[in-house]
Amino acid sequence: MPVQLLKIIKGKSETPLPSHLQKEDLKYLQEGFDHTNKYFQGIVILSYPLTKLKDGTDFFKVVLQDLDNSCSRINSINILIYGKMAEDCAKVIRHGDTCIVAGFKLAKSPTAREDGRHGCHLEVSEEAGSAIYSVAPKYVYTPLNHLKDGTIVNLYGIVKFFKPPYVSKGTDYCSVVTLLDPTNVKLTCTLFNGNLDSLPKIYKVGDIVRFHRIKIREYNGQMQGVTSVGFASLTFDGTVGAPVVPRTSSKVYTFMDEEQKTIEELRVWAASNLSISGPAAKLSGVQPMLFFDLTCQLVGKAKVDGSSFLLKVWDGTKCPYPTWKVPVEAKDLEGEKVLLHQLRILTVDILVYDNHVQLAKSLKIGSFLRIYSIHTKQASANDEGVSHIEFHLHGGTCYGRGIGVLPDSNPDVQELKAFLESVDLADSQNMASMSSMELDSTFNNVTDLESHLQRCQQLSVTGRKHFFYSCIHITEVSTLVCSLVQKQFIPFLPLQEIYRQAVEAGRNLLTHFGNGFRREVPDGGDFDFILQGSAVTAPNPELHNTSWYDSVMWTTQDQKQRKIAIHFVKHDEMLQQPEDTLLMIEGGTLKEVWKLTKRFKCVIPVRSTEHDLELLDLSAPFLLQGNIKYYGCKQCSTPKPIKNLSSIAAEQRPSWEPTEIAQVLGIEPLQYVFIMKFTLVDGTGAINAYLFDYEKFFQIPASEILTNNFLQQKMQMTMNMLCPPGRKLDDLPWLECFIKSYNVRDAMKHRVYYQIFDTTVAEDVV
DNA sequence: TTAGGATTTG
Repeated sequence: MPVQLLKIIKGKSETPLPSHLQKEDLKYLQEGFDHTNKYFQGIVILSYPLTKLKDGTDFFKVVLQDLDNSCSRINSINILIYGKMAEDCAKVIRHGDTCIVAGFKLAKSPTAREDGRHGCHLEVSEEAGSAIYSVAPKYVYTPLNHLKDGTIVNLYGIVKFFKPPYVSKGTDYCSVVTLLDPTNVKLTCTLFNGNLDSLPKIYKVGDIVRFHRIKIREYNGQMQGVTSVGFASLTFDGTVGAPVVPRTSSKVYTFMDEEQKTIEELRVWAASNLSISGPAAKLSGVQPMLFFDLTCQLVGKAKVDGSSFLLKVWDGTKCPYPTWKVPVEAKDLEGEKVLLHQLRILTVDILVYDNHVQLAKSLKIGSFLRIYSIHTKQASANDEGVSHIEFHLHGGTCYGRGIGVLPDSNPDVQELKAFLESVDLADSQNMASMSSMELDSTFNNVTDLESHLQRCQQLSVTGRKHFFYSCIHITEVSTLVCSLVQKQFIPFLPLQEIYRQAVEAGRNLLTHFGNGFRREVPDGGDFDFILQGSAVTAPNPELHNTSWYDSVMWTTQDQKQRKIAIHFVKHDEMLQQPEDTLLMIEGGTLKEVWKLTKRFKCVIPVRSTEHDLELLDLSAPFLLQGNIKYYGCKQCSTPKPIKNLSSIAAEQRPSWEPTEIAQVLGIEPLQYVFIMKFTLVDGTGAINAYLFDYEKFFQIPASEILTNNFLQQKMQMTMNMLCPPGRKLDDLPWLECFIKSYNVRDAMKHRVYYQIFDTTVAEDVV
């Protein structure tokens, strides 16, 4: 390999140079000497951009300084690199690196008189059989409490504040970043670069950065960091346990085990010593008169006037207030018209001003953005007495106000994408007709609940909101942890302080507690797969039209010629109204089954055997009613003949209750449960406590939340009420609850978990 | 050069 990156360990290169090479002193680099088997070593003090010569050959020039002759009048030499090697070197070689050049051709330097360097230069290329070893220096990182004016240093820091890159009034982009490290010293850095990509890719407070070659200056009596030649940065997610993958624009960087360890240590320190706000607000959680960061997708954009520009964005949730629509000419609106129309209920208009306009104009429709410090402004009521909420991104960069484009690989984007894909647009259209009163019903329910509860006399002395049930006594988290578990079994890393009662709503399980059986709710794909499998067997006509059901069968017109049979269960030898009817279907697709559930009371997917109809594999739902799929426990069910349904059909008024259907079919039904994780903190420690709720949580049925966008939003609002996002730990409401611990053992581990039980939540506003 | 953290007032 003509260019090698060597690591220095204790001052020596890790990979030894070929033994036939001998070091050549700068003064012996003269014409007429034999330089075969010689190498020259120097420090890179200057490098020029990679260029192309007239004939298309790549060309790269660096200047090396000979440290052994650093006091001499002439101590540096030009190195001219050609072809592929030029390209390779440009990627690897950085200011300050040690470079070893072998197999060079020596020639007179035409620029020696002007640049004051050595009278000769060295020419190298792959064709000439040259080799360059670039030895990355052993980086030393300076803690923030040891920074000195006028030095260029390498450092690590946790982002305490940042302004996403914005267009400065000069020629470059600018980004301001305030760092903190375990010495508890802050450093504000002002970074410039003409290339947006060369500035650190910081997406949120708490990210961790590594800066190389940052210049330290004193400004207003404080140390300040500024970009210097060769500045380079890596940025990492600051979350404990997240993969340690650097974000950087440079293709080559040093990153080894030692660095990985540093990042992990900083994450742990930050988790216990910094209060980092929770997840960014969603549109469903916005309030008038506040500033917030929004992660969203750009759906449309339009010019408004010289100093403002419109962005239409969505995050899949609905703003609970009427929002303003900025009037623009249809011809000025960029974006897919159909999508803009479909999403009109869920998109909001954000008007950006002044310095943000240029960046906003350049944004691509469909890209994922984080817009920092959006201002929600309540506009006064109009003639009809309806007030609305406006979204502004004012001019200036105070408080980090700005727009950042997030890459698709960003975990928040991945999460948002998955959520956006799950949004049922039909549902959102229906929501257009719902009033915000209905959306607020969660809160009304909480208020209603209060009258039914035994109220605790204890009032919060902090003046914060307080959620509680009737309390017996309060146990501090640290007492709980010490008394119930041995420390090494605490299933949780930084114990001192954690920011948020984390929520994992929507991660539902199906469960049957008889034998501890649990499984995750399958997605539609699993069901579809089973339906396709069962459709391979054609319906058996001998089983059609019995005393208790009427059958119809047809063949699809497509190439597959699929046979579909539907058996309508009769009551009193008569067919009932569709909304009271139970039917069984053979050979249907997922879509067809869903369609039937919209019109008929119950749908049971079945298949034919030689003698009887039977249920499909119990991985599929045994019954569909409305939006709800009912599943049976594979382990404990003993399916009975389908004709047992006729006993229900014979009842005076068949109710087709799922439990009754399950019973006659020998199915042990599985129950939907919420599993939610709350991180509870009381100043003495933190624990993760799980809440298992089998039916309803704040009037939200577990069985319906997966298919109902409205309920998902209601859940989000409830969670936002229990733990308002974006607040510091000290400002979060209190939650008092019963917690019990339980042990989970397997061959390798013994863990203790906590469960919230017997707790009713009420709100006390002090 | 630019900005140098510390909300606009449209």
